[in-house]
Amino acid sequence: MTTINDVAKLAKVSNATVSHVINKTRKVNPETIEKVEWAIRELNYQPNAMARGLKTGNSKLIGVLNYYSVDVYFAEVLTSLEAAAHDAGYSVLLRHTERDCENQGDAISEWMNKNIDGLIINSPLIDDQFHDLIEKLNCPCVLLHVDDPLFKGDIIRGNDQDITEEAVNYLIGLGHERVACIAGITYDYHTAAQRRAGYEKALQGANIPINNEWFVSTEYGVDEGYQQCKSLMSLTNPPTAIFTYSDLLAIGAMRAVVDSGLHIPKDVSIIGFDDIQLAEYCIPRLTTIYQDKKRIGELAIELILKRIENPDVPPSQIILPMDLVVRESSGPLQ
Amino acid sequence: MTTINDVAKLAKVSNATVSHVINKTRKVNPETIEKVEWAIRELNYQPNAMARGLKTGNSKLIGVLNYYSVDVYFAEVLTSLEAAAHDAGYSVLLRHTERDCENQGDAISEWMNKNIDGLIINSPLIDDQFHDLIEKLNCPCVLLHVDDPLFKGDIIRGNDQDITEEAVNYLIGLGHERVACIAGITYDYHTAAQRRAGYEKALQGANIPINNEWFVSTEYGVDEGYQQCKSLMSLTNPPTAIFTYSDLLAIGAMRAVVDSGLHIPKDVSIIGFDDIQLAEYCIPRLTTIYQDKKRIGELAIELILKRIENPDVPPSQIILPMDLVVRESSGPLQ
DNA sequence: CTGAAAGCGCTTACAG
DNA sequence: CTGAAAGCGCTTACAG
Repeated sequence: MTTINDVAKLAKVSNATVSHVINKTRKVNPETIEKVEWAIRELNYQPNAMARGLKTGNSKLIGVLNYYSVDVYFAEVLTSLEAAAHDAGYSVLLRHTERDCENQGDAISEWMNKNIDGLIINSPLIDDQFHDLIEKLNCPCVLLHVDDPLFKGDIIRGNDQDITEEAVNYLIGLGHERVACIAGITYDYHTAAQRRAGYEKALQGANIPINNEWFVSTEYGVDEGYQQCKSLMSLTNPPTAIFTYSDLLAIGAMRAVVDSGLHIPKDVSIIGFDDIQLAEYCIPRLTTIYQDKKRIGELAIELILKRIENPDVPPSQIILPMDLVVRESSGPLQ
Repeated sequence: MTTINDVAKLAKVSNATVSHVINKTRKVNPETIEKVEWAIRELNYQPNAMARGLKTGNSKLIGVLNYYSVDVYFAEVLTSLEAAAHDAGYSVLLRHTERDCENQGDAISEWMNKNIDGLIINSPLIDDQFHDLIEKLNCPCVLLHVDDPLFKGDIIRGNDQDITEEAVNYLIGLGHERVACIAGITYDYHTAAQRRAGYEKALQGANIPINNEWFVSTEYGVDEGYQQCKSLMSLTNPPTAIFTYSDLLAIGAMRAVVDSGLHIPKDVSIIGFDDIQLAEYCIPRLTTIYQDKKRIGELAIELILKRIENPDVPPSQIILPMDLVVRESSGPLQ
């Protein structure tokens, strides 16, 4: 391995000068710069990130925690996030918690001694232990889709209540009165909790009594959507429309409707959440809620960088707009 | 930040002893061990990974490159890979190349000065520059789904030719003679290249002449599958069955068949590749090729660890079995 | 404009 | 069984 000292020797300068040339951290004679740059090329020198990190205290590592790997929704967030991180000179450490609190704790602890410079979390697993860990971790942290009053970092989320109300109102406008909801498990603080409020508000606004049989809660996943919808379809009084908390839940639900011998949207309307790429190609095409995944990824890095620069910036909550995208899986009551 | 010296001071021993207690790297008096462990707990001490890394030369970081983020196939590989890495004390750095050679090179260079201990690559982007980079990187490297004679590390792949031949034979057995293929872009060495051979071998074996109009090549993605299938359907002599190189391509293709006013599998049979979780929930359920994604992730880490331990182990090629999973998207010619 | 030297927090021969 | 000390490869006051 070639070190900064090899470069210094070859360029006949001190390693301090080499360091300053590389980091542009003080004025250096143009000729000296040239000599150093030549030596760097000659030796194909790459600074050692661990040595630099040890000295400066910055690892140039950003940790990303994601709740559930199969949910493609986050893949699109990750893409823009990675690009933004790379542009700023950071690498990203990824861990899927796979719905497991312990995995999440393990990952944060592991990253703590890796001295990560920032942490981005897309996971509803927020408990007391979590707050402790984040406190100890003591680095900029961005939470996605969460509205936690105890959290001292930055938050990016949407107005889940309003958009859900809008979506359910849209169903009611189509003539549906038997509107069910397949909810993802709703943890404290997670904005998914707001969706229930939006769902109920829409029904109440239309003077439709709330039927608890029609509100079911489950993990986010295709199979879970399938199972829950199967149960809904076998009720003596099944719903004619279903609002779900994710596109995966919706895709599973669509499959269950078809397996029950019914048609979408003639017999049952279905709405998803997130607008993953596949939504447009489903059969039938899925009506869903659009989220700006690219923007979420960019913003997350932006917020981390801002807080690295100035840790005392007051915490910000950024609320991103969402949109109801009407496709083929929803239609008038027949 | 609390350091090893703080612990040593509190436990009234040398930092060498603390280090040895932590790493179990020499015999220490049980009472001393207890004192040290007490001090560690007391101060809530975590060893600094960068300092350790600088000294030992091991970063405990494994880089993972993935070609295309939206392809859920890899999410399942990643999950088991992350768990295995974590169990062995490693963290994973992830970068999606998003089909871009430059991104791939950037990531490898970035990780080079991070001193990654291993690299796992799921990407067909293999050129001369790639071989140079890997050479320079000089750490254990595992390639997925590639069969590159120039590569000196370990390879995990399937027998893509045989399984493709089997799948196409299955279509022929159903009475199809007009069998098309929507191929993912086929890079040198990538096992996708073997699929073409399998496709052609099956046709030749049944004395079906090969029609070049029916073999189209495109990027791996839903939209690409859609576009290519649309074109196939508008040929004067359209195929009655389509073998595709990924489930995403197949899902796009199914959508295109339906949009052309045709039915699956009555008018057109479709086969995917990978068996992503969604395949079972598609409408109709997708016939596809199963790959053991969990095993791939575990094996990749296993191979890296083995090579870290002994870099001189001769390169291994592991060939994992695959299976044709027949569901609803394929059926007899009508 | 440049260099000598201390030090970041560990590990690991070396010595006893 | 334990400790004193060197050193991993950088950065950064300090001095000139």
